[in-house]
Amino acid sequence: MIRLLLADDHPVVRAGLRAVLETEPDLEVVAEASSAEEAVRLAAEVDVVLMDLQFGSGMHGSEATAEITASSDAPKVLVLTTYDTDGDILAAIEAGATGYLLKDAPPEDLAAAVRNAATGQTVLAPAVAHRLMNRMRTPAAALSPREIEVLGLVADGLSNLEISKRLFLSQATVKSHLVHIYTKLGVDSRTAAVAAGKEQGLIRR
Amino acid sequence: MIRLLLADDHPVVRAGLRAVLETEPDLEVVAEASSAEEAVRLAAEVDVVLMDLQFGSGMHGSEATAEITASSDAPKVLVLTTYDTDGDILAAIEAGATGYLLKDAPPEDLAAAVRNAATGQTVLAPAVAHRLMNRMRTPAAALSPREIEVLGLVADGLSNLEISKRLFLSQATVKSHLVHIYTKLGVDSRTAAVAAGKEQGLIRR
DNA sequence: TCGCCGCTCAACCTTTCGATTGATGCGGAT
DNA sequence: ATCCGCATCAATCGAAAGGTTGAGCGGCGA
Repeated sequence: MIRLLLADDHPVVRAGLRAVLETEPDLEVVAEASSAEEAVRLAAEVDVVLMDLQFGSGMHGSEATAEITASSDAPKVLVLTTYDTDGDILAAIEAGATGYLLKDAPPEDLAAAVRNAATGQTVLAPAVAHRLMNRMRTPAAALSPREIEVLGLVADGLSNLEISKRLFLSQATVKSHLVHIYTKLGVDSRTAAVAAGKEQGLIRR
Repeated sequence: MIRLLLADDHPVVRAGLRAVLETEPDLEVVAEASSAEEAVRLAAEVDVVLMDLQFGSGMHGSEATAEITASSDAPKVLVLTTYDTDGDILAAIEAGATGYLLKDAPPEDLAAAVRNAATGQTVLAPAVAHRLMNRMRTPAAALSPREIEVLGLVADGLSNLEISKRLFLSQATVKSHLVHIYTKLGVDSRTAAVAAGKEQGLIRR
């Protein structure tokens, strides 16, 4: 019998997962959490955690995943979310998630994924696997710390002049950083850079 | 007996709604739709449609809502989504939705909302009602639908030229919208407008 | 009916941004 | 010891964005 914890801030989603998974004789939902903090507390009791990423407030799902997988003899964490953006996927994998599924997955796949995860097998939704392949093929746009700092200020709406003052630089240096950012991200404007940076999880979302 | 149609592209969510609503003796889920187009086809058969806004591909939930409410003797449409951004809310209301709920709503509220909607009463989630009140109270940050649309494209990193092509406008019109957006938001650049727009929930974060 | 507001467009001007070229110093990797 | 990436700065030029003024049209409410 595989014991499950459902971590999602939407009661409707928890009810749906429960309905879908409890038709399986070898799966048992033994706990539900409506926040990431609660999920961390309850994780020790189960074999597999179904973890959402976005909670209304408080801890993020990937943080909770990292805390759960940090302990020895930790349960497997299966991330189950709506989005398949690069940033989310990478954060979840780095946090030690065993798998990454999307909520539009058919119920059959869900049960199968839980069983695979319980044995430690990595399980990825097709769309997620596709993204990861793309990322391998296209070397990640690794911005330097300074460049990320500049991009963050751009995302806050600051002009080059304002950024230069904030960071005690000349405008020339700010522009220089921006040129590098644009080439690395494959864009040609500050707004596009912000959009791309968010997409790839380079700046806070 | 109130007959319901569940329109959501996530099987898990549909299962959850079914589980939650079928415990109520006076509610009956008679159909499910996994796309907006399907929802439009099936809408005639029911009293209330529970409509998601984001579908994986194809028609948007607000478009489907508009089509459904256009016919005489139309069922009530209750929008049930994850987001409470001004853009989504305005679009849904203009499309003729009877109510706007968020998926993190407790199950009890859900059943009550459906009953109210069936009698034609407007039902709003507290967070949504709050946003609408703010809009009334602070006309400063009340962007028009068109302006929100433009701001959304700016946030995606498009240039004025690209936006003009996308919306079949001249660049002059796009600039005109942007000037209005800047004054309403109290900023003076596109990136700052995007930051402010996100801050105030005018566009999806 | 009149006026307001949203949406559309034009012309003009100023400022900012983006692109290019080139240079310096520092620190880690080879 | 040398090379390369990172961070810093300068000068220049064309392109894009921002600001202003003005104007026409359609809908909606007073």
